[in-house]
Amino acid sequence: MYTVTEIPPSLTALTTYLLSRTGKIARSRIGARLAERDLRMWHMAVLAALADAGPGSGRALAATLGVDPSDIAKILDELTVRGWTGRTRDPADRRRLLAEITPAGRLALAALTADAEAVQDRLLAPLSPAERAVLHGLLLRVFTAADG
Amino acid sequence: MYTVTEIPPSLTALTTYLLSRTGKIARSRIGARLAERDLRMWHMAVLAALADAGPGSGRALAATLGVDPSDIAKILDELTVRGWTGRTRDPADRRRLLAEITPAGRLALAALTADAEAVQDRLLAPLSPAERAVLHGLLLRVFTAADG
DNA sequence: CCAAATCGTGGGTGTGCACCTACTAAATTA
DNA sequence: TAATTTAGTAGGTGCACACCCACGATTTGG
Repeated sequence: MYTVTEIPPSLTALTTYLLSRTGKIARSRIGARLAERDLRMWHMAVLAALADAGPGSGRALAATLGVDPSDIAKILDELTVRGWTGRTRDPADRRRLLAEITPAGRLALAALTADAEAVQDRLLAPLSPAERAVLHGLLLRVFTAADG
Repeated sequence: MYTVTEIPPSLTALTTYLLSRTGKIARSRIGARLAERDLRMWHMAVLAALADAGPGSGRALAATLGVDPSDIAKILDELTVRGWTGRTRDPADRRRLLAEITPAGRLALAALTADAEAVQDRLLAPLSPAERAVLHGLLLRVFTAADG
């Protein structure tokens, strides 16, 4: 737990430090919500990727999300057990399994997104809506530029 | 490694997600720098705490930083071996060991801070100085309010 | 002055994460 | 058709992190 009492100013003066700490808080809170449903971050990421970009092979998913292919396989397993994703052989290349999200999967993703937004509302409570938008925009630029 | 190619918009739409991911990137980059010196995040945090708030007992440090006391002991061990901290029995209560930062420790802390600032410059490169200040201010407010 | 609480510390545990290897099935190349 | 390459997957490793317990030394409260 992060019952932080009083942080050394030398550290809070570093944006990188704030980023790292606040990010960890965000991660742990969302993680806790997901854990209540016996899920982890990647389950949500995979669902989102399939919902946004349509069906794709495990290898493609792995490349997109920057995860090891063998780990994607495990995630897809667990999602398929829940009926949230399905796998069909690609008729063009029968080595490939095309993973796709099911209607139930979309429902689940919506629920997870709602969870994340609830966490977000609490975490960003000190900021006005306009400030939240600014924060979002800045983070988006930093994040998208931070590849490699 | 985080060779992220293309992130699902459903995820980047969540500020919490951006926070979590960007934070992780920041953490991993600073972590890599520290690892080059065979250190971890907490070494720097402890040095900063001692530099900012003056000598303190292990228990107090643990409470301040939100870390388990026994872990603080290990960190202080490693810092003391390097000559960056010293431990003296508190004459008032001889159970307590007052840890304090040495001049060499302050030098080391300065070097680590410079490292962190270098990482920060690269990470925040897409933002103007004014935008960086805004980001810092917003994060600081979110972070300080996010206790518990 | 004895019992209870407190401090530092050594050692160990569980968990999540990133990563790697080996193997099978299928396709591609020669 | 034989040899090579690629996809998916099972299983396992190493590591960092948070957490927890037990103990000796010391102080404090009754």
